[in-house]
Amino acid sequence: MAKGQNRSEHTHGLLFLTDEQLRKGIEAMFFAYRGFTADPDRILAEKSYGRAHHRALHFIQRSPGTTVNNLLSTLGVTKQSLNRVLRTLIDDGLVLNAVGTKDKRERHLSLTDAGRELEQALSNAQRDRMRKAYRQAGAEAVYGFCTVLEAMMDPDLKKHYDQLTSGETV
Amino acid sequence: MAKGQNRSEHTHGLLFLTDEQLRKGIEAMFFAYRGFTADPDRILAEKSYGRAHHRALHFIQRSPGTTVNNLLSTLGVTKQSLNRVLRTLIDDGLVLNAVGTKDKRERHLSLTDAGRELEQALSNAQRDRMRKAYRQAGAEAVYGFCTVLEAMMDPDLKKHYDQLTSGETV
DNA sequence: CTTGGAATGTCAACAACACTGACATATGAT
DNA sequence: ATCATATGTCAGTGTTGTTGACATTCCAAG
Repeated sequence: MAKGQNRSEHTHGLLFLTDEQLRKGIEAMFFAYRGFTADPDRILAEKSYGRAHHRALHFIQRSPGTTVNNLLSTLGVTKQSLNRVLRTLIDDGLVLNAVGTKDKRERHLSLTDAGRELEQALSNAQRDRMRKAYRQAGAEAVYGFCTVLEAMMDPDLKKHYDQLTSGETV
Repeated sequence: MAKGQNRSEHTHGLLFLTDEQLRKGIEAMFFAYRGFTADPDRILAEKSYGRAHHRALHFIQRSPGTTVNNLLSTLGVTKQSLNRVLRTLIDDGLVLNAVGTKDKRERHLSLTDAGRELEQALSNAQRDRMRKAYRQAGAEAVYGFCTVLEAMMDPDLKKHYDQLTSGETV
């Protein structure tokens, strides 16, 4: 009960947040997330990779030269779990593992050409669906979409998100 | 990002969407979904249940008396996978399994009082976060949020979604 | 220089949750 | 009687997560 938005503000017809409205959003998240992952999943299945591989490729592409620790906290998994995935990607020649120049304990991760190629294929598939959804929904809806999603994140995760989205203009 | 800043325009009647905007949405989905499941996950972990149990409880609560087959296609898993979850919920006295009156092959699923109680606890946790996000984002954003999510669903899944959201007003 | 801690890698065991395939049972429909 | 449907179950497998333990390498503080 923060601002006076509960009763009498008729901004856009959403006055109360009924359980039904909230439940609808919950179910929308559930069904949409399935669609969200469906296209990359098909590509991954062909190469006998999984979603974990996709996530690793995505965030390495996004922050080339990132360390294992950084990737770890972005993905929110244990190092053992990440290492298993990273191991296969390195062995398959999709990811490069370079010892740090400054701190030689650190390993800096980046994609090989083959890695970039797969990441692109996965990204394109996912972006295609996202693009269609965006166009179908319209610009205003897209803005609201991102706003709600951002408000839904845990603060710790949001830091990673903000870091990524701000870094891209640098 | 304010509305005026993004480059969403109507060029040739279509929204112009940069890869960065799309990538941002993809990452928002990833991070937000983690937040989305975080609160129920904590409750489930205490009772040594998993997300699959939550999903089953949710959709049984949503459509009391639903059949196994219907639940199967809503959840999009195999009957073996669902049965494992359903078995524990029935054995633990959270779900009722009633032989159909009309067609005795069917089993109609519903929640017991204990099942309703747990489902409520999970739902409340999830709705609390959703409510905060909604209020923080505003009514207009919520509308856009749902619109984009719906456009992101696979048509088959969207049928289940529509069926659920329409049924509640009847 | 030694020691402590941080970053990383690896091994082993385990659990949740999905899958496939095969088979059984009861029931409804033709 | 036969066939299809709805459900349940057993067995095996794979991905992805977890803990715990331990080794290695290296930076930094004493």
